[in-house]
Amino acid sequence: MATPLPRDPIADARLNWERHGWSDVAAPMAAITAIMRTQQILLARIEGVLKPFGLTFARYELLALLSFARSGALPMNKASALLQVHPTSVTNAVDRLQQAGLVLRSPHPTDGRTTLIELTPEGRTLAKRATAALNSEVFAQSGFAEHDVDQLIGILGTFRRNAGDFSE
Amino acid sequence: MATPLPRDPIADARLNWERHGWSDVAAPMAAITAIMRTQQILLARIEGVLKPFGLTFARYELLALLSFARSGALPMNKASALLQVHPTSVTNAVDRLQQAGLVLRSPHPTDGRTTLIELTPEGRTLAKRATAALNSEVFAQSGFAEHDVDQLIGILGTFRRNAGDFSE
DNA sequence: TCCAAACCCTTGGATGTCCTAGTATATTGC
DNA sequence: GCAATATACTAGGACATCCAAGGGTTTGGA
Repeated sequence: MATPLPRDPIADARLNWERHGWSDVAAPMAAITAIMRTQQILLARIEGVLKPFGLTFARYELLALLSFARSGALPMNKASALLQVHPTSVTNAVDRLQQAGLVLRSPHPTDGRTTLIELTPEGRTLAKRATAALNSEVFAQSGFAEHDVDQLIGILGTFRRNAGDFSE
Repeated sequence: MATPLPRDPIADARLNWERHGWSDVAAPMAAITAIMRTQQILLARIEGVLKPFGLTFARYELLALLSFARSGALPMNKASALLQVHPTSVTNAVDRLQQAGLVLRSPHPTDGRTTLIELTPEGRTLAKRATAALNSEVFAQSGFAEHDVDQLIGILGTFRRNAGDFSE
């Protein structure tokens, strides 16, 4: 981001909403807009850290997911469900990771429809290094106070449950 | 999203982080991941409401911004700064909005480098209708408790200021 | 048994975002 | 006044995401 703006554009938008008689929804509008912008900032930081590893966030997420799987392999549909992205996005990420030699596709032993994604040794190593970088350069300096982190986890957890992400 | 997962995937990721000895950054990691996922859910809802209007969120944001400008016109660089997106994204959005007859490009009266984006009457009308739809179908049913909305606005406002979005 | 319905993955198309350059216009400094 | 620098927008390319559609595999009910 170049120069900071003199005023918070989201607070201004909220004022505009109130001025137009939409006071009842101005606050949620501001909160939602703030979430969008915060995501954008965080994503940019993460991508910046991952770039030297030749990874994007989407590819990193898949690599990290595989590295936590007991066998180091997962069916594509499982990965799609856990990462909560469209199956085509997983196909895309696997294509590129495979081309980079970080994962392999292998047939499912009993279900001919299913493809397993498997971490290569190089993939496992890179996942470790990238995770260490993200931990120290992004998560350890998130810019959120400790108490705010807990608040966010609680508020967004409730939201995600209500949105149907998970049952428990 | 199809079926809810039996368990919260982000809580699981946090447990994995703790199991690997990264307890100190597990909470911020979970908070950041939750923000990413929440943004994805909200964006999908918004796009769903805007689709019948032939708008995407990016185009709507630009339309809404123009509708609040006194003159109904803004320089492209101003729009880029206020929406906090790359100038090329604004070019892209303006191209499509212009093709749909919702905005016009006009030369800046004194600065030959600058292009003004101007709302057409159709653009203004559509912005109003789309805003009404978003207000009633998304913002009025955000899924956040009133108290949580205030928490989010505060926490994310501080974050955005620290990230250099605005000074005040 | 067997065929229709369900499921899994991929391809192709549309959008949006960013980055890097390139062109045109303004501003600054000598 | 003129050259060097800065600013504004756009073109082209890389990625990611989603949707719609297609081809192969499994499952389940008639």
